[in-house]
Amino acid sequence: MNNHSPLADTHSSDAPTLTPAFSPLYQQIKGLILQSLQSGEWKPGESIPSEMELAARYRVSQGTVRKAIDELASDNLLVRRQGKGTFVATHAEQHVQYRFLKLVPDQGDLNTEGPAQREIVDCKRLRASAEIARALALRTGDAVLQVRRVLSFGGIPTILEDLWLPGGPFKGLTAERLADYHGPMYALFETEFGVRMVRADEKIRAVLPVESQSQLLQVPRSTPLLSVERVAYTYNDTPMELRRGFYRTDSHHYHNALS
Amino acid sequence: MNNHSPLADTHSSDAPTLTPAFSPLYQQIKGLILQSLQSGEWKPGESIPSEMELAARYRVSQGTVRKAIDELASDNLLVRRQGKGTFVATHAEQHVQYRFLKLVPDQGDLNTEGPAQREIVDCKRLRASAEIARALALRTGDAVLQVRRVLSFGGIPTILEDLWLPGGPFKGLTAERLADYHGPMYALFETEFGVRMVRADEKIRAVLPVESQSQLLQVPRSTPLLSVERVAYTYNDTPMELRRGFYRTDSHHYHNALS
DNA sequence: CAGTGGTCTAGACCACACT
DNA sequence: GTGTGGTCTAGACCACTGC
Repeated sequence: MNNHSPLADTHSSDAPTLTPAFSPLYQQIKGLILQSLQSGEWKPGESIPSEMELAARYRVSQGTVRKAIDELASDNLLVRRQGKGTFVATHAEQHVQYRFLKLVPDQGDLNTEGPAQREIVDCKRLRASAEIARALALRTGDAVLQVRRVLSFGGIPTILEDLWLPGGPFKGLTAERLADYHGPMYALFETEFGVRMVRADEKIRAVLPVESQSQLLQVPRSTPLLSVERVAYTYNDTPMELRRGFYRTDSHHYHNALS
Repeated sequence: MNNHSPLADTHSSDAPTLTPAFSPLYQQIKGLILQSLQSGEWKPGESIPSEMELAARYRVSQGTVRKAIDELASDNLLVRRQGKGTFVATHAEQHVQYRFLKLVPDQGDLNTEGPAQREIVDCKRLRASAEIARALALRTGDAVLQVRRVLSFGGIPTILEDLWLPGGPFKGLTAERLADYHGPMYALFETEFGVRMVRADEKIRAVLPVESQSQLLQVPRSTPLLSVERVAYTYNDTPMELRRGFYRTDSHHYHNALS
């Protein structure tokens, strides 16, 4: 901690740690901005105050605020637009729809292919199994919402997904609302439930479908599928969704850029 | 282009473009540093000149050099070490060995699992098919090197890989040198052939193995495998490797972090 | 035109590593 | 101590947007 920092000290004076937990000012500013994002002071799609305003508010220079915003923008939490301002990132109205969906057609791209057709197969409330509870940081038996849906491209069923959502934050979510909503599911989560998905982890395997899966995807039991298990997190690394996807990869593939 | 720029103008004066191709100073500096990396002026693992030296060399301020280096570091081309200097990134001796390998054990991590056992199954020179040539930006019939190898974890063959490398840059690569080398293959490419892989694209599918693949991986033909097709690029987006991997996912999974 | 983010500079000081 | 990268500041100016 710098002695000229205008912010509270991060370690008590009578118990100095060996690693003094030095944290640069801009990191602390980043934390404060994050708090405002979590608390909903600035909502997805809205603009946050200008750099000068934030600098005055936190009593630091514009450059320090800038570096904090830079990091939040590279984390995809904020979006800068020159001449207009800095905006809270959103899954809706964003040119990159389906930011977390990495399945792309072998030829062409998502634009040439057109939008997916969605069908909600099932949507019900139930009690979390030990496995689901662990993934969502709940307790076994807590209320969860389970959704099963099929995405089709050009009339061909391509993705079968099972989702589990914590019952509390998603109270009131029904099959109707899911079916009626046009746009990414994560956009609905933002606008209707105030839950913004920030990052996710995926575990990918190759599997053979069970009977119900082969029927819904209209493929033989012998057709290998990509199994994509995703845990999506909101602010503060809180898991808010477990999703098990089964992707047909006969005319699509999962694309990943390594760097 | 800024009028105070000490560098050459980027567009001719008699053919002004509608979008004047304004490029900030630090981007131009980034390009100059990139040139030095490509030309081999600074080799993988070595340190580059200090920020102050580079600022003097390019006649800009330290802050401008800093921003250029920041971007190159976030692209994984450079590594900053406080108090020591800035170093050219390398696939060798880097704590993240196998930076491009996303297959991880279901339990534990790469450290608990220990190193992989490698076996070179085949290594021969041949002429590029149209498909291979296209992927490597060569012409059909150009000389390429084809390698097949198996990676095992804990004695269990888990990865079968076919690689194609352009014959020119990799002249002199033999099965012996591959087998004798301990460490990541991309590290050998750096030290022996001056080829540094910078980024890669992967296309992932679920497939069933053909007979030869099922034998090498010791699984039945009915075991679905992850098919991972990778094109790896060196500086300047030049493709330098096509790799087709087949991963067993019964006790491992492909991990991907989305953000 | 005013307001926003984006770039560039110059200087001061801090944290870390080596000698 | 010296040299490195890392942080912070203050001010000037540029580029983009919308009134």
